[in-house]
Amino acid sequence: MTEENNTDADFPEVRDFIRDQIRSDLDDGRGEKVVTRFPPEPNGYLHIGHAKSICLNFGIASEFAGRCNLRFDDTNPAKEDQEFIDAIREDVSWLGFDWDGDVKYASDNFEQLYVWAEHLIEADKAFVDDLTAEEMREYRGTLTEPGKNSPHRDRGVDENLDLFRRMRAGEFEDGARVLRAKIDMASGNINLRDPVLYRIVRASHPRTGDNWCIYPTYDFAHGQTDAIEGVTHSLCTLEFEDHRPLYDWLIENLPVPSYPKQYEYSRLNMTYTVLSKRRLMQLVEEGHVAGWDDPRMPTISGLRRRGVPAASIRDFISRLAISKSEGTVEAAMLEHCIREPLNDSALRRMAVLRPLKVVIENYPEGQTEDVEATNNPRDEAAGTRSVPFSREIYIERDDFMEDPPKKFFRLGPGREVRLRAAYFITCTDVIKDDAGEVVELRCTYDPETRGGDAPDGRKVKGTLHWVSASHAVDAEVRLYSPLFVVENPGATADFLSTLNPASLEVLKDCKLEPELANVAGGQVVQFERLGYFCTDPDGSADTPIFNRTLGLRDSYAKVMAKG
RNA sequence: UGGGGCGUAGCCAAGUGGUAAGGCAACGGGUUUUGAUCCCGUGAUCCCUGGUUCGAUCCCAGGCGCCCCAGCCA
Repeated sequence: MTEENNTDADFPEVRDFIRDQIRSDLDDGRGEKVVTRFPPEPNGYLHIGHAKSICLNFGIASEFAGRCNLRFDDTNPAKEDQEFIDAIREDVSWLGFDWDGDVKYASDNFEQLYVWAEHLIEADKAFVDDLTAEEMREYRGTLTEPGKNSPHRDRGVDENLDLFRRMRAGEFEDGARVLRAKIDMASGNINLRDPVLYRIVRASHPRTGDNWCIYPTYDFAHGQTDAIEGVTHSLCTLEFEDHRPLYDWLIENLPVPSYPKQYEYSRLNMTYTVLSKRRLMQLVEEGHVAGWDDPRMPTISGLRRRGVPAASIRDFISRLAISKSEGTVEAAMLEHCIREPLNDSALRRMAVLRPLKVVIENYPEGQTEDVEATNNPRDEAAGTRSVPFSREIYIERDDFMEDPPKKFFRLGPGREVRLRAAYFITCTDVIKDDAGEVVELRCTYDPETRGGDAPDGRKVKGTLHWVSASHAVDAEVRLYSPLFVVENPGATADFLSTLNPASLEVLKDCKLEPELANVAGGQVVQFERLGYFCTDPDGSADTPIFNRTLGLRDSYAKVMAKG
């Protein structure tokens, strides 16, 4: 963030085991400045789980007056793409963070990493192996049995150097040889059983093109790149905990310019979605969603398109706390963080999603009047607006029941309700089509109730939203529900079988109050009684398309569910 | 008898020797021209069993449960 550092008592310091560690490092005089980095691999779009890492790394840099790099971990050209680099940059910026200086890439250091690889060979701490992938797996042993040394492990330094240089020169086929660290094939930690440092991959790299045919592995690139960038605290998720001894081994055995330390915390899991790039990729590639930015996706771009404010994501992450215990956060937590700022800021508007025509029989034909409606009851400064009212209006089909139960506060035959900011109306007649479906309501209004209050003090239980038929703007509205029907789809053998078939509902015949024709892209408004909505780029000036960001809390639905 | 982690309310968690913060959810109640918002209220023998101690969620020992690692992915 570009905000001031939180030295003020108004900003209680954030506490977790990583920040505590940093404080103690700073107190011990181990480095005077904190440097972190957010290191995505450009092989997919960022999702809400990455937001945790982004907020952590950039947040810490800001809190401790340090700096944070955006660094692409682009060491595997077979999977990476410029599209992802561009999307990731945009998402980090949109979330509200500024990286230090230029965007960094692990590939910026390919030459230096190569030199260090030779350094390791010269120190007899790395060797070129000719084993095939399958053979290597056999030699590696198992979780409970030690591995065996490769037959090529004792090649001389000169031969290794020669072979490695020829690997770089492109003399060998992909996969024919690798460079391995010489550590301990009997280690209980499999990452220390002579891990691969370089492999031959002939794939065009988004940054370095075809300059290289050998690429460093994550393990060889990450820590050393941290060291080059002066990263002091290299924060990553728990699955890398086992790699830390290797991370440290490389730092100790190479003439690196600084000594970064790795710390691990638990990754974010959330209910009713998946947060693995592999699965998200599958959803996109197999067409289960419309793309990485489909509003049902837990991606940053999907959330953005759905209308979720960046501040909501930051707030959500800030409520999570950093720990080492793995858990799954309920989606309701995120939803709360979405509603909170929107409730304060979103302008109230009226939109009828499933229209039912209402004719107000005692209202003069051809007459139109403007009623004044509050833009935001939470913010008087938001003012009011005029909404046209006339003899024929639309109300929500759900707001009428021919034979309503006792707890139904809305319209029914003979019942009186309030039309928000307008008048009380009473249903006098129900018109049906041949199939018996209600197609129109006949009502009367009480002219004395203009504005929504009765001079005689009588009360109504229900207030309905409405739109004047002749003034209505036609629109498409897309309602989104969770993508999956089970809390933890990732735990299912075939997670696709748990996809929610009703995750997207498209309503084409929606009626909006005229003011809704002027909603700017990126602006979120509240459709009263329904939820928060924003325009979708698929829409046009003629027929806007609105995405439902999130529904309002609905305690009536709970009452109904209970019966 | 592989290695590395984690176990505090439905969920996320703070506390780490003095007798259990906070948020989300849920459930009551009040206000209300959004059944929204807002306001008030309600929840824990801290995985188990021993031990040390005046006293243990916190220390020690032994269990149990869950997660990660056998890619030339990150």
